[in-house]
Amino acid sequence: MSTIVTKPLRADARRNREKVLAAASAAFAETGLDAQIDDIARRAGVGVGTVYRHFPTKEALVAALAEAHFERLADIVEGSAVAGEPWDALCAGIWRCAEMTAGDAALCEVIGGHPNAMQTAALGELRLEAATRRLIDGARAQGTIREDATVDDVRTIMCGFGHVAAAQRAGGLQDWRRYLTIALDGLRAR
Amino acid sequence: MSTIVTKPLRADARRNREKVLAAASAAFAETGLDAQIDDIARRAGVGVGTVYRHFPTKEALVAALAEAHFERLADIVEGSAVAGEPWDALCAGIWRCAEMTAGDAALCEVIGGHPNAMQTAALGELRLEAATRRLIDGARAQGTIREDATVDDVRTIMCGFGHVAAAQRAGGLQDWRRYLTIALDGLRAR
DNA sequence: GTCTAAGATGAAGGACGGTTCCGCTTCTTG
DNA sequence: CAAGAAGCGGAACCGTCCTTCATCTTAGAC
Repeated sequence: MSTIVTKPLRADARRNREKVLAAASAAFAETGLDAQIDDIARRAGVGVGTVYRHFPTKEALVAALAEAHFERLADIVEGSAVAGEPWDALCAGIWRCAEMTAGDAALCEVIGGHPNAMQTAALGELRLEAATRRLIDGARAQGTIREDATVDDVRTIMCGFGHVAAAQRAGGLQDWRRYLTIALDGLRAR
Repeated sequence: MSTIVTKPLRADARRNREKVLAAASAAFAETGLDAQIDDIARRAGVGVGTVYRHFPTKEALVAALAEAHFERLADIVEGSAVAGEPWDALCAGIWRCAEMTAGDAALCEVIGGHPNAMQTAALGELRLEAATRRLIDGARAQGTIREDATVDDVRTIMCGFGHVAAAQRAGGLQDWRRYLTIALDGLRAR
């Protein structure tokens, strides 16, 4: 584990970095992954160059936001694991993750784009996966989940969720709830 | 219903049209919706201008191929309706449609992009929907499908399917089968 | 065989959007 | 309060594609 020593940012730079992140978050949430850097810069009240000073690439900007989101999701799933039956905890965790994601077009797309392997195996995602696996194993031990269920199943379901949610955002629909209801019923033990 | 009288194409034009459709089908299947017109023209052994003579727009070309595909899907579902229990017929139809679609990147994307309303309410799609509705109603009458199931549910499931299949094509996975297994189990009556 | 309208061609046009870069501004340190 | 390093701005650059169009070719009618 290598520790990278970064000298602290100048005060204005730190401020701008936050403004960029906030603006990017808003723009991506509204417009999805193809929000434009120029627009993000404008919202942040900053030049494009400044955006690129903090994030070398559009992709890096997305990755930063995505990683922050995955941390939050991991917190949720780890948190829901503390109480109750594993199956209920799994469902509750998934529902809350979905709820937190559905409002953000870009995050829906990111989750939708993660069917099996994560491109950037970031910490939040690893925690999320580990917590999910624990709940699945627990539920299997109790026979409340289909006995062949795996983390990949949940990932696949969430991949579908992300896309359905993203596609429906365009039409103003909220039917991703219906999608999740059905998919989770399919995951439950018979 | 207006009948558009089109004078027959010149022999070479008809031939080129077929070549373009075949090349487009191949290119889209491999590369997905962002296959390039230039590439399609090259595969067809034809100039770009010729592609545009037959299809005013890339979108029109995609629409033509998609419509042909939906006709085939409608045939399948209507065909599977003739024999057996409605629920089994529905599943068989869906599986066969999925099988026919999964191999084609662009068609996966098209299906994935159709969560609720169809942009171009084409004939094939209407037939497909009608046939699906009949099977759902039949299954509901027998109590073999969840009693609140609708055509929209199937559309949503297939939307998710298209995306999962498209996303996995990139990674060489075939896990869309797993997705469908779970989703259809979720649709079945308990 | 001629003629003409339909068709073919592919280089150029144009829109779009990420990224670069250099002159200018501002923070921070001593 | 310098001085210099760090940061900023945004016009310009560049690559990517879809689409157009002026020019050339050819099928098919007479």
